[in-house]
Amino acid sequence: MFSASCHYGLQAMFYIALHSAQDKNVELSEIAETQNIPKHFLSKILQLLVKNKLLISMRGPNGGFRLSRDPEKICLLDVVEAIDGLDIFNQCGIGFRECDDTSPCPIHEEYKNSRETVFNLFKNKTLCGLAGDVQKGANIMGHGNIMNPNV
Amino acid sequence: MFSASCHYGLQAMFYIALHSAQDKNVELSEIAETQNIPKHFLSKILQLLVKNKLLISMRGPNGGFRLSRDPEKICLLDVVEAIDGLDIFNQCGIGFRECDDTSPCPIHEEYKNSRETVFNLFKNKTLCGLAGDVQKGANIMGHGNIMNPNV
DNA sequence: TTATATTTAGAGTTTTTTATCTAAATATCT
DNA sequence: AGATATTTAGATAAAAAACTCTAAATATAA
Repeated sequence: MFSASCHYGLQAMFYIALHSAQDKNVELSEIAETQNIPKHFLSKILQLLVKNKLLISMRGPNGGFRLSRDPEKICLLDVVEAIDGLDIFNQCGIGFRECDDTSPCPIHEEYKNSRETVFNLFKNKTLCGLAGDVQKGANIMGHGNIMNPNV
Repeated sequence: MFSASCHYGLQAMFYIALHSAQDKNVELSEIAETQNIPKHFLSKILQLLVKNKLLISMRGPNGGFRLSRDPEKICLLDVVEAIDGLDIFNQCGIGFRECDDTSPCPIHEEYKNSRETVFNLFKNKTLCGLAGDVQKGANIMGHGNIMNPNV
C-alpha cells in the first residue's frame, strides 16, 4: 500500500512520540537501531518530515528529533502525505485514468468506499492513540515493554 | 496500491473479456494501442498471465489472446495474485513485520478490516461482473460505447 | 578553543520496476 | 514452399526506489 520510506517514517514517528520527553531529543541512531531501519536512509526521511514541519531537529550533542507539536495533533495521514503524498487515495483500483463517478470502472464505488475507510483511519488516528491497540499486545515497537524499550 | 504492471494486467484482462469471441483472439497490438500500454511491456505481462493459466495464446496470423476459461470464473484477485502476489493483503499498514493479532500495531484491527474488504471485493468480482457499474457510465474501456469499442 | 556528537547535504551504488528493441519460433495463407 | 503475421524470448536501457558513504555544518562541553 505505502512505500518502504513511508513505513519507515510512520515507525519513526511512533518511536519518537513514545521516547521523547520535554528535555530529551531522540537520536537518529537510536531509532535506526531499534527499528531496524538503515540509518542514512532514515536520515533522509526524517529530514523530509522536518521540512514538512512534523518534526523539529537539533544538531550537536544532546541533539536529535522531537515532535513539532503534541502527538494528538499529528495524525498518521500527515506522515503519509509528507512522504508518499495522497495520490493513492484518489486512484482507480484497476488503474484507469479516466475512472470517475460519471465514468466508473467495474469496482469504482466499492473500491472508493474502501479507500475512504483507510483514509479516515489514517486521518483520525494520531500518534497519541497508541494506547488502545498496543497496550493489550506486548511489544510492537521493539525490544521489551512497549512503554519501556530498555526492558 | 498495486503496481503499474498489475493495473496493466487487469485492464488487458477486461479488454480481452469484452473483445474476444469464440473464434476470435485479441491481438497484443490492439490491447496496447486502445489501452495505452507500452506494447512490449504488456507482452511480458500477458506471458505471465498465460503461465498462470488465466490466458491462452496463439501465434501466427489470427493469433492473439483469449481467456482460458469463462469470464465469470476468473476473478480480479486471480490477476493480482499472478502479477503482484498476495503479500499486500497480509502486510501491516505501518510496516511492522512483527505486527499480528497477538502483537498488534496501533491500527491493526481496523486496517485488517479494510484490507479484507478489498480482498473480498477482488475475490468476488469477476471479469463478467462488468455490467453493473460500467453500463451506467459510458466508456471506461476506451473509445466508443463500452460494449462496442468501434463506435 | 578544541574535541566530540549530532544532524544536514550531496554524491554515488544497488536493486527493482518500467520500458524498448531485436531476433527467434510458430502458425496461417497463398 | 514462401511470405506474412503473430507471440515468445532475451538483451538492453531508463527511471525510480532503496540504500550507502563521506564530508560539512552546528551545537555542546571540557
